[in-house]
Amino acid sequence: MLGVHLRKLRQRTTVSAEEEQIITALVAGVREVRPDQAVVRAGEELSSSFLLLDGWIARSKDLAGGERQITELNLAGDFVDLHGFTLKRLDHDLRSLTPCRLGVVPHERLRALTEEYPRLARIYWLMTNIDAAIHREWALSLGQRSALSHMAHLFCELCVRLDVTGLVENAAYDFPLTQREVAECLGLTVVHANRTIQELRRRGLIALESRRVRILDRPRLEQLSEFEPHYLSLELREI
Amino acid sequence: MLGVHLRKLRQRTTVSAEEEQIITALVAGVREVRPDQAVVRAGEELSSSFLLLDGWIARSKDLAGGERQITELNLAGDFVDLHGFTLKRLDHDLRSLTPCRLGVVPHERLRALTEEYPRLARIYWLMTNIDAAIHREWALSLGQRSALSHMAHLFCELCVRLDVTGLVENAAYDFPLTQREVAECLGLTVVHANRTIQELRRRGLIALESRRVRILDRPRLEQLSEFEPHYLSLELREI
DNA sequence: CGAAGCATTGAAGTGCGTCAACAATCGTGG
DNA sequence: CCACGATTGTTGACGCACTTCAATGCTTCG
Repeated sequence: MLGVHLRKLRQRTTVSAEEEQIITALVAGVREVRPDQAVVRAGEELSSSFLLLDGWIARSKDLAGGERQITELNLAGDFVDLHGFTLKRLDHDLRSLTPCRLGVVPHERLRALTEEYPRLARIYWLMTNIDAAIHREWALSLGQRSALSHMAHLFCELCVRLDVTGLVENAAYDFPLTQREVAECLGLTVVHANRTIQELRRRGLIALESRRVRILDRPRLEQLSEFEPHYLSLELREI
Repeated sequence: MLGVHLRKLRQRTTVSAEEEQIITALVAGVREVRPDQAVVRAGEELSSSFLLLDGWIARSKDLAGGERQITELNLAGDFVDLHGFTLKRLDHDLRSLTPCRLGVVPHERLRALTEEYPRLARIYWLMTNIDAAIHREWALSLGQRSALSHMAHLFCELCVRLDVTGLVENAAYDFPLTQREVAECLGLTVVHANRTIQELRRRGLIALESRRVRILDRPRLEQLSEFEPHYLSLELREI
């Protein structure tokens, strides 16, 4: 059940068989949600965190006028609100973009983990820090990249992150976002997101249809977006 | 020496006298840097983290063309690269905006902290998660707020964060950034940052001169920017 | 099969960028 | 203490990337 999650961890550091047991025992249950549901709302008091076993989840913040910024996309294997363990309340919403299966991890078990398995605590601390690194790269994109370069960067990032967990086949992967949601990731209007997708298509960089993308020219896509995967911390480390 | 840092922690949770001792013992030395120096560069291998005792530090990422996005401003009391403990290399640069005094905390001591003082480890984990929450609010600003609203939001955020450590007097605080650096925070050009500052002045919301801001009309500034301090996690919690 | 959401297109508008010049301030050395 | 070059702040004219508004066709799914 946690295979995808463990692959994600093992991309960054070693996880022993015993540690794998401990991690597996964190999950107290499974929750299934339909697409387009609020999984957690900003400000709710939390007593457990969710490990995404399958599906896509968007983390977003809204302004009063209804403008929405998606601050991160979470994929299978991601611990979507691990930061809720220390924060106790989230500053943003979690919404399912697809049907999702979520492993429920009570905060009490995470607390016990920090007491008894400090190395695993450090690994999960690392995971929240990688999340923050993704936020910073998104800030760079939002502030400095053009719409075209920003969108290209998003497709590069998702390709690398999905590849870690084996969800890319032949440079193609499922991409369940509507153009509205893409726009909300990039800080654009739907209209301009549409035109930007078409420009990427026109240049022969991607193919996108029926909720699936194929990267047709990865070198040029990476060049256009100045994509550098270092921020994803994909190399092994001692921890 | 760590008074400001401890105030920041105690805004979020209790810190006992014994814990205060442990924290104090984390600091192995002090490093002083002049303004406008690279404190840490992206990609460097790290074996210690810096606790900012005094001064301002900017965390920024650059594109090849020289465009720079400041992803966070760090103030006295902030652990500027605590995330470096697990990441081992930063994805961004740290640059001093003023003369700074930095407490040097060897990663080995942080590792020992996670082994021996899990509650303190959870507190520092919380601190990195608050950092990420600030990143998300900045992403919302970058993607969805107008230049004027975004700038107003920045002044509100800094006022609240500086107030926690007693650095605000009469709604005024030191603000050492040049307009170029302000622009790099907001994802604007210098010219437009300048015009936006003038518009805030013209509306009677702030006074800004000789590297010091005064907030003249806080309610209207907060309204203009839809500032809501929840994301800063300022309330006490069990951890 | 109808309604609702989603994708696409065109035309016109605007917030912010670009370019260029100049003024004010600062830091440094003479 | 003044001179002076460099950095920072300010202003104006003009341009463009992206927005806004509005309409139309295309999917999807009760």
